[in-house]
Amino acid sequence: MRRDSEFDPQDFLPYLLNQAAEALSLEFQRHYRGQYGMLRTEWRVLFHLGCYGEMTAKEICVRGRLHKTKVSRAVAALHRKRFLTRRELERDRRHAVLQLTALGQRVFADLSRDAHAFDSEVRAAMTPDEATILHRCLIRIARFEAAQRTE
Amino acid sequence: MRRDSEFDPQDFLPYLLNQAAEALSLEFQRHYRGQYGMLRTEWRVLFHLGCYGEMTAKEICVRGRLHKTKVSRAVAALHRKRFLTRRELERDRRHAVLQLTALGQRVFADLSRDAHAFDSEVRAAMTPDEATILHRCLIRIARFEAAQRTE
DNA sequence: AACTATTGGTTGTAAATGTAACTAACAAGC
DNA sequence: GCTTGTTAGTTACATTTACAACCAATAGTT
Repeated sequence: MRRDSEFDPQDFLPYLLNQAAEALSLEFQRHYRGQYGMLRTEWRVLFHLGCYGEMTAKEICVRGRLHKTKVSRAVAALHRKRFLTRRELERDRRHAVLQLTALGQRVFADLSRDAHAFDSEVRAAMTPDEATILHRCLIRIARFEAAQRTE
Repeated sequence: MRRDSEFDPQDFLPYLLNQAAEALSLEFQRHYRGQYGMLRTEWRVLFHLGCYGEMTAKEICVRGRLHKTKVSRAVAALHRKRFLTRRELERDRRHAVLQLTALGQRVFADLSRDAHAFDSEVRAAMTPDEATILHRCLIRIARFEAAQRTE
């Protein structure tokens, strides 16, 4: 597996994880980028709003572990594309609730279908048990020492 | 687990994988960035040269699935830092064999130790069986449809 | 030898990202 | 009411990356 004093990049988890993540992200971005000219963070914000319904930018930051500037720019882009609307809360005008428009929902439905298919395709490369364990490990790793970055 | 028509971002593999990868990369970059002012690609190039010995930039591209411009700039940076030397082949002067200097090797040894410790720390969050399966799945995913990007 | 194609590698420029500083709205203490 | 602190979100600027064009060396073809 691994020598004692030195080791192979393939055995170094951050490295391997990165390659796997890159491979999938690059492959899937063809869908949202090619068809709708969206960037990764835009797709993620849309994904969140589509899955969970309306929420504020802050909530997206926390749920998605994304920095607020990234979310801010993605929201602005999605707004320009008429994929979402922002509605200020009267009781606290700092917050703006974001909500997909009908157009945004159609785009989400479309990409969601692609995502589902893509996910199944990847999962087909492993047994159900493997998929379960992979999922569990990734959740654990994602939670690992990641508190300070979400702002 | 997952609803039928829509699903949770947490269940979408590219997404989850990305979060896990980000968490680890951000955590580990403190080592090479903080101590040696290196960028991610620089660290990777150093890692490759340290693990496998001397090789050309092209070989690093293929092994590490990195684009040649990224490697080119990382190599230039490492050269400025006196971490490696470039030696042209006489028989084909397009190639330049890259090799760590004594300084580069010390840096590699240091970071390699950190990497090892970090890796163990992450692995401690799972059983040996889980780690094996995780590794297997990630290798498989990394290979997934990733041929066209390595140039 | 001359002509084209390919390959290893670099550079220029535009797009994307991270970091910090900023604004505006609210909350708490006095 | 005024000062101080906190929070949601934006903007400005510097750093990093992606993409395409490019150069120089070699290989292949005629």
